[in-house]
Amino acid sequence: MRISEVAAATGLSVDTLRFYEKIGLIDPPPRDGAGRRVYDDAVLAWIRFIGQLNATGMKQADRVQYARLRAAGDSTLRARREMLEAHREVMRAQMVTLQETLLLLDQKVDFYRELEGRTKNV
Amino acid sequence: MRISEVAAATGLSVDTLRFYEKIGLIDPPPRDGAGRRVYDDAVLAWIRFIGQLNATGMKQADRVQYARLRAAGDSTLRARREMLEAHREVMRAQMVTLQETLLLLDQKVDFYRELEGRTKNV
DNA sequence: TTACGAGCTGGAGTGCACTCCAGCTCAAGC
DNA sequence: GCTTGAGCTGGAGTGCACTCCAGCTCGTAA
Repeated sequence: MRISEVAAATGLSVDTLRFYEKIGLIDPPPRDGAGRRVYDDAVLAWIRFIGQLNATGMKQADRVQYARLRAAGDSTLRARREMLEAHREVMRAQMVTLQETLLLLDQKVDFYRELEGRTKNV
Repeated sequence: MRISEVAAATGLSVDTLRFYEKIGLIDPPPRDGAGRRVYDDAVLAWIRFIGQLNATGMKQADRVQYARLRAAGDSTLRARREMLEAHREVMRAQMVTLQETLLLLDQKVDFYRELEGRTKNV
């Protein structure tokens, strides 16, 4: 796949893909005769995964760290697992905050509806 | 309360409190004889609330918008309710992403444990 | 064969959300 | 009465995560 195809398939921009490569989040792909990047399909799954880490609040630096471990091979399995476990705990905490805030917003929305009803009748 | 006390009570820095005032997220409090800000206790609940909006991913600009509506009084009840309802939907989507990613991380962690066990036995 | 578009590089620019700084005033304790 | 420290202002600086740009090279279609 060419870079524009990867961009289309992932929703990232071409610039972002090159940027991710520069910071070490994506492995530098091989090039064709004209020096253009040629991506393997497997990159799509990887981009999707780092997208999920991103969407759940993992920082760039940590994603880069994870990518580096991944690139380093089997000796980093334990370290990778520990990173994922740590992130899992962060996510659980986020979930709690979300749930609390959802509840609070439900209350506030109800309260606003009340007041709206009342002011309409004045 | 003085600004340092509000900072201590909320976990925000003094600079951040003044910054929030500058951008309209916190109402400018009255000043004492020496020109120092004097806060009402009620600000603590408000700061806590905007902190929750922040923690659940609401953008600064939207929080400022909400603060402006709030300052404008009862005629904005409907608009405020609608903002909270919109944010509630964003949060529900976040929750789904979190849950999906949690599941995925559980699988990955298990998988890594498997591999670790295996490589240990080689 | 020439025009076009995709891709390349290094580096500058952007937007967000703070964070820090210089240089000032003031109040209170010693 | 002098020092210390908290607070004040306007403005500059920071870190993150992109995003854009100039100026170049290629490969393909007309």
